[in-house]
Amino acid sequence: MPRWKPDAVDRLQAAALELFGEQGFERTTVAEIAQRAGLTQRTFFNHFADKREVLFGLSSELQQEILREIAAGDDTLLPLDAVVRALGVAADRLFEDRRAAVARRHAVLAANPELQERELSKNAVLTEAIAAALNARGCDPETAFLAAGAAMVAQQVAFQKWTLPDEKRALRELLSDAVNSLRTTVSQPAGRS
Amino acid sequence: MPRWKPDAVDRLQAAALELFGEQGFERTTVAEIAQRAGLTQRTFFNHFADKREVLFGLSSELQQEILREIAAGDDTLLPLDAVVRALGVAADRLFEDRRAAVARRHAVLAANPELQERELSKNAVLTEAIAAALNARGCDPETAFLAAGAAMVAQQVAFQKWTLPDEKRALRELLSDAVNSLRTTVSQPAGRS
DNA sequence: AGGGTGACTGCACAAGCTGCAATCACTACT
DNA sequence: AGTAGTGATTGCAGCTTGTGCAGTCACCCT
Repeated sequence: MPRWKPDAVDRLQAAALELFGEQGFERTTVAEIAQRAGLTQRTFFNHFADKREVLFGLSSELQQEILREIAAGDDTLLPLDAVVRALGVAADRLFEDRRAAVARRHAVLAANPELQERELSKNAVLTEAIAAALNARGCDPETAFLAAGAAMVAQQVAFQKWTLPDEKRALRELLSDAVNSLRTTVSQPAGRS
Repeated sequence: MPRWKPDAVDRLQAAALELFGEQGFERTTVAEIAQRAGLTQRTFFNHFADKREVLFGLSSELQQEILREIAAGDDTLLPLDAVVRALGVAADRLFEDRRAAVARRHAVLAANPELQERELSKNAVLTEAIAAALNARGCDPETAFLAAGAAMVAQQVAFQKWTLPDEKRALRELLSDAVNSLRTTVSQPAGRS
């Protein structure tokens, strides 16, 4: 008989998502989460740097996937297209078949500004990492950051639509649409100075 | 003789900026800030929702300025141009003649992830507000958000250059350059499918 | 059998943050 | 002048987050 039940991290993440959903992030204490997971507060902080981090277990995996796809992409792609392709592949692999779970997490995030702050922070780190990956493919740093940032803006639009209740299209398609809209919005129409 | 010295908020902001610069954000306690300002911790929290907020006094003013300029802009401008013009005007009015103060604050922010998180949050709120202002001018919501987001990405690039030690150009010019680069980066070159 | 590893725990404590009640100069009204 | 109300500030008690440190003990390796 093992000394401890396995998968402590998973249990903490599951307990946190449940409790945040039931009573909200602020009204849930770390001690409560740990108790529901059959652990102690101290153990929670052994696994997560702070209370919010428990909701961001996937983001590291997501980032790795995206960076790998950028590095693996066709060399002839424009920087923006390279990022968009990578985001699409990552979305297919990590999001498309877990719509319900992603939606639950999204609902919790949407209800709490502190959690949104953390999400923005993760996105900013990801944007910088994408820019660095483009740079490694020969893109100059400024263009790399602009392409990364533009792709992330389109991604936000696409994700927001993807979470609407009756949306059936794949995130990848929505992203493609959003990028097309962005191209239209940003481009200078001919005939103006 | 008045019961309290005036300008409690200003004194707290000044004391905080000094202390954060001297010993860093994390190693400065709220009690210390309040003490240097001749007040108490409790009073600090009467004026600021949390410890970080003391560094973001200008952001509300900045946002108002930007939104006003968007609303006041020429109706024939493209959405992106309307935002860029407004950001340029706001930069001229609020940043250009306080380079030193802005740089000190920027140095403090750059040294601390928690503060950067808050800054990202402010930028996200600003982006949404800009999108709403564009929407009020007749722009559809998706285009509005894309234009707002694109402008903010360009703004980030421009601001980053503006804070380099030997940069002499105005933020407005750097922003204009960044937007041009963004247009190039995002646009589909002719002759590709 | 014995020693090392590593996940988990308990305890003490700093610091952020909040609710509540109290103080008291200033202001306005009578 | 007297009276009442306003509002910035304060003290205090308390909860929660987060950390440092030392201890336990099943498991693994030799």
